[in-house]
Amino acid sequence: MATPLDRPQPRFYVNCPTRPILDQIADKWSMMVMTVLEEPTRFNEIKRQLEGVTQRVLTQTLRRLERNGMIQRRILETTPVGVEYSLTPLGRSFREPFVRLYEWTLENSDEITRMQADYDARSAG
Amino acid sequence: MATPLDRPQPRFYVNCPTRPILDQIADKWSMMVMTVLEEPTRFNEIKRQLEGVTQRVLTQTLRRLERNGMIQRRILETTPVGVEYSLTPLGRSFREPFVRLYEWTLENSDEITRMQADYDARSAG
DNA sequence: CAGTATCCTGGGGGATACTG
DNA sequence: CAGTATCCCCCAGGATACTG
Repeated sequence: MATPLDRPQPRFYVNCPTRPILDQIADKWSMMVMTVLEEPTRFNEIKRQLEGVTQRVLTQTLRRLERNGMIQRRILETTPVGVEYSLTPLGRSFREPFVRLYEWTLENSDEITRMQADYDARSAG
Repeated sequence: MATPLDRPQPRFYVNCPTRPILDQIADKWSMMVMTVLEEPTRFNEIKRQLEGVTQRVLTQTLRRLERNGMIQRRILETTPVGVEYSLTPLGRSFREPFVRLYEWTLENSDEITRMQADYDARSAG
């Protein structure tokens, strides 16, 4: 037999479909954008909420999220022109499990920091 | 006023505590390791499940997860020596919201791929 | 088996300047 | 306001070889 039962195939092989997707929508900046976009928000307002991001990187992140169907881009007929970003239904459904992960991290950040200190102390010996 | 109510502080400022943590435990390979480690597993078995990972990167990933309290490392008294990795209670509690995110991605990967194609077609115009 | 040790490369992302 | 356009740097992670 080529693939006997007692020798299971890799579960997370190179072409696992989740990998390229999560690379695109769950990276550092995308996470923050998705969390901020609870309601429609303009470019510079997002930028302000994500203190530390550059225009270039924010633009890239927004394009990527738009391409993956997570957010919508809408041009406002103001002067000067404005652009508003908002979650799509798909993005909203993604946001649920996503925010749960975020909140878990927030709740457990102290505990994790403690574990890191313990580990480093042990390593230092 | 330094911080008036109509000009809220950034919610995801540079030192947001979740950022360095998620960088360490929710990156590409960590995600896969956490998903594989439903039960205690030995080094090379993990490596087989994650086809594509190099020894070096897997070792780094395991060390990082251990340092952050997600997994435990246990040496087996076999010949030659074996090492078994397993989730800690903290890691197990992380795994829950985490796997939900993974499953969402699996369920929606086709839809997302479609959105990407649509976007690219529009862009090509 | 479960790791180190080296070397190397791509691209994510920061800094900065310019524009419709 | 909401972006491009350049330049540059760092390091995650791949390839490969060696080992207690």
